[in-house]
Amino acid sequence: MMPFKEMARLDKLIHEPARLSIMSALEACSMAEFLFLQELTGLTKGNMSSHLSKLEKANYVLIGKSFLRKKIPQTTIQITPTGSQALIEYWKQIDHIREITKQWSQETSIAFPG
Amino acid sequence: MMPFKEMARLDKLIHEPARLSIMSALEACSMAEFLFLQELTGLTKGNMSSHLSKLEKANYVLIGKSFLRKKIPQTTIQITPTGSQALIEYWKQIDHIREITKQWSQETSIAFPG
DNA sequence: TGTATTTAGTTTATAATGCAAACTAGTTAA
DNA sequence: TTAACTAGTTTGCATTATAAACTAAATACA
Repeated sequence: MMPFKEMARLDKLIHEPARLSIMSALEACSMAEFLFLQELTGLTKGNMSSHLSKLEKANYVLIGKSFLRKKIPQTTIQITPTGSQALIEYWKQIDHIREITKQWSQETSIAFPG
Repeated sequence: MMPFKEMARLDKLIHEPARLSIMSALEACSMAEFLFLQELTGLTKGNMSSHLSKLEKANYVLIGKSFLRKKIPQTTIQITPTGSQALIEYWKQIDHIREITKQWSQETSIAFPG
C-alpha cells in the first residue's frame, strides 16, 4: 500500500492531542487523580471529563470514584492494558509511517531526479 | 513545562491525518498532480479539494491550474518552503514530546517506585 | 443558624471540522 | 444530440472538541 494511506488508519481516539496527552500521562503514572491529570495536561475540567468518558467507553482507561475521608469526591484514573497496547500501537504506526515515507521519498528522488 | 501540555501546541493543520498524508506526499514529490495525490492518499476528490484549500490558505502549498493541450484542466500542487518548514517542525515536536515523556516517565517511576 | 464560597467534577450548547454527495463546466463517445 | 466521462468545487450533514453553565456536597464566616 502507498504509505500515505496508512495515516488514515491512525487510531483517532489516541491521535487527538488532548487525549494523546492524557494517555501519555497515564502511561507514565500507574494511577492519577483527576485534578493531577488536569494540571499535567492543562485541559479544562469539562474538556478533561468528556475526553475521559470517551477513553473509558473504549476501555482505554479505568475510572474509579471514591471519597477522601468519606467526604471529598476523588476520581482516579488508570490506563488499562487495552489502552496501553493501543498507545504502543499508535507510536509504532507513527514510526512505520515515517519510515516508509522516507523510503518512498528516496525511491521517488531516484525515479525523478533533479 | 509539563511535557503533556506541549501536545496541545501541535500544528493542527498538519496533525490532521488527511493533511499529514498530503503534506508528506508533497514533501517527497517536488510537484504532484491533483489526481496523483488523490491516489497516493486515498482521499475522495471533495475531501482532497477542501484540505488543499486549507493548506493553500496557510501558504503551506502552492496550487497551479493549467490546461493540458489547452483542454483538460490540470491542477498541480507543490509544497512551499513555509509548508516544508512546518512539516519539519511538526516531526521535531513529535520527537521532542516522545523524548520528554519518556524522561518524565522514568523520573516518575523513581519518585514513586512499585 | 443561614448564606456565601469553594471544590470536584458533569452536562449542555456552540463553534469548528472532516467528509462525501451533489453540483459545475467542459470533453469525448455513440 | 444526448449520454457519459473528467477534473475538480461547493454544499450539507454528522461528528467532535471546547468551555460555559450547571450540580452536589463541604467549608467559611458573620
